[in-house]
Amino acid sequence: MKKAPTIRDVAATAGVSVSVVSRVLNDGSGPVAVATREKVVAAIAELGFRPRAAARELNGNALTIGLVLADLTNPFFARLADRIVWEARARGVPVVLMTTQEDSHVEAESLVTLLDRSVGGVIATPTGANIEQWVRLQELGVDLVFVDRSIAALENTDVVSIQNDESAATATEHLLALGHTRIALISGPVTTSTGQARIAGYQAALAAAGVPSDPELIRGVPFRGDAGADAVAALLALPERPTALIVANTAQVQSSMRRLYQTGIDIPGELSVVVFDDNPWTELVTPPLSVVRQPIDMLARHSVDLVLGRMQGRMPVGPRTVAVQAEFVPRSSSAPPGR
Amino acid sequence: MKKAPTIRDVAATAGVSVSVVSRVLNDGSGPVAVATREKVVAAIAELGFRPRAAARELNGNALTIGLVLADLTNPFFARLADRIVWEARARGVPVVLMTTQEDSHVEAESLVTLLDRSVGGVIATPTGANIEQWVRLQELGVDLVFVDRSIAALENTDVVSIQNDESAATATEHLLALGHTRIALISGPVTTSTGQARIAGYQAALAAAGVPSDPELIRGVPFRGDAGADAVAALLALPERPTALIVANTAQVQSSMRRLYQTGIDIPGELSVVVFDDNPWTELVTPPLSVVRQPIDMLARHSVDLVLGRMQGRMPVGPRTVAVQAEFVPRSSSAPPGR
DNA sequence: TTGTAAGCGTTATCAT
DNA sequence: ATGATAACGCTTACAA
Repeated sequence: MKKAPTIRDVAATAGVSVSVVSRVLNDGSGPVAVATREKVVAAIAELGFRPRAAARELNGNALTIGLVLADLTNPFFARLADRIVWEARARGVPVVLMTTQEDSHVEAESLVTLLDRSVGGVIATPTGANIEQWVRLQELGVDLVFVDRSIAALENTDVVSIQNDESAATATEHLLALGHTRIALISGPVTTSTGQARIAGYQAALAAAGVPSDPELIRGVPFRGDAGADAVAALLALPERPTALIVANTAQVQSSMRRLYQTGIDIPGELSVVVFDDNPWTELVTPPLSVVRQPIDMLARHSVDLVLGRMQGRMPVGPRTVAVQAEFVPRSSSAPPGR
Repeated sequence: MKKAPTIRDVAATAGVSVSVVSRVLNDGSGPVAVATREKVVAAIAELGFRPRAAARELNGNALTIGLVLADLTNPFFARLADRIVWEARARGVPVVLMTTQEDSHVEAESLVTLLDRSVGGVIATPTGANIEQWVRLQELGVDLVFVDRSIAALENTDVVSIQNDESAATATEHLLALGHTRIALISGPVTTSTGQARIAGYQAALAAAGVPSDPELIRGVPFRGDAGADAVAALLALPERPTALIVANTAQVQSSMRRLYQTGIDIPGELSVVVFDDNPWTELVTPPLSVVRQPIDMLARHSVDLVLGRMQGRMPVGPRTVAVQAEFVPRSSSAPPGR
């Protein structure tokens, strides 16, 4: 069990003081003669020295990102995590991952852990609760960026997401254009920002087309459990069945689709389907699903850029809101109604 | 930007010294009178004190787990990450996540970051390279557990995985029992532990049934890229086509299946298919796929137990190898040959 | 049983 | 331009 070289070892072999080494480490934190810098750099390379993050954090120099995601079981979040970790790594920043399972208590615990870890910034998909704790985190100097969702009460927080209303509108317009008028929508709970925005976009599209919006066709279901399947069942049991369905709750598309297949309903013959987010398998099922593809890599890039920008100081004050455009990908699961 | 209470604040409000507080914090590290302990506990609660991980790590008391996974885009790893993070959280341990994208250079970088972070233990799915760096990590006192895969050269490392040979054998026997004799196998590279073991199990099953093993039917393909699709194409182009296929490379089952569907081949009419790992969508496609289901929660639990056990001292010396049993789930994609 | 004080590796403040 | 030296928050001998 050897021990790693410290900044003092570097200073010694370079024949300088630790302060100088520290300065070359954090470029720009002080003046260093060119010749000296070279000696130090050489010493660092020779010893294979790496500054220890723990020691830095102790001085309030945390350069670690906390990532608080809902659920890695949802391919959308899994890919988001993949890209965020990737982007962070490209910038030499480690990521501490936490999962909430959409449970506010678990989320609360995670927030506490985040504080223990003295991370410098956090990227999160908030459950919607724990508002006080989020605020406390910010008060403690942790930079916070919400991704995918947001919390209305926390208006001073950066947000990165897709243009939820517009995306939902696009999907709706697509179905309207095909001739559908009874279009059902399964989305996240109305208490969530994504749920609200997607429902709003859907209704706006209907309104613009002069099609009345039937409340019965709108189902804001929770992210966890089999809520999607239940919603599907309920919609199909309606006296006046919808001829088209938009599943705008990524966590519920598998559940919804499974139920749809179980009922043996003909897609798109009896029911046209459009789902949110382009998981690899949406292409593998029969028929391949029309999807709203979220640019996950963009979400990741912007989130990381934002937190890091805040953490490293230079970023104009005031909250930033980044809304990237989603892409509608028509495939075979949507067609004109009535066969 | 307030500041969190320190151990000294606790000591003050409890009317004791910091060492006492430290002792109650790390239970068992020294004697504390019952009455005193209560006072301290009360003070901790009152101030909402939480020890800072960074300060602890500086003393070599790291209680953070590093998780090095291949690729969160692979549902198998995503779910593994989900469970590992979950198990760790249940024990109050944070997880630093890194991704290798199956690239040994990226992996090397991650190992370096892991050192910077002074994590106490690491759970990893190694690419197979960077042997020296893994050793160095261990020499530095970091406890290491490989999950899913292993590296033969690192025989002193704990390993948690499924019984790969047996699982492959089971899948093969299933197909043999259905009457297949030309059974193809797409697995990981023969340089990987999982690739080797699964091929071995497959061959053992064939041998036991007195069926000759045709090398042409065995395809050890890389985890990245479209290797699965290519392998499928090659197998179907064979003069004497296989009547059954086992895809034992979780990273390549999507790619393989997509190609299979594109060719319009009849499953299981013309080709029976069994794939490794039970992703949610394997049930959604037509026909639902027969799968080898890996007990991901078990893998996660054991990995976390192992690292933590090592980290916290009490664990018998000598490397541990945990091989949990996988479950074969027959569905409609496998049937007798020839229709 | 409890307290004192010396680290742990880095950054930051002052002097030089 | 460089160098001491005091933090940072906690653990841990070593004393009392």
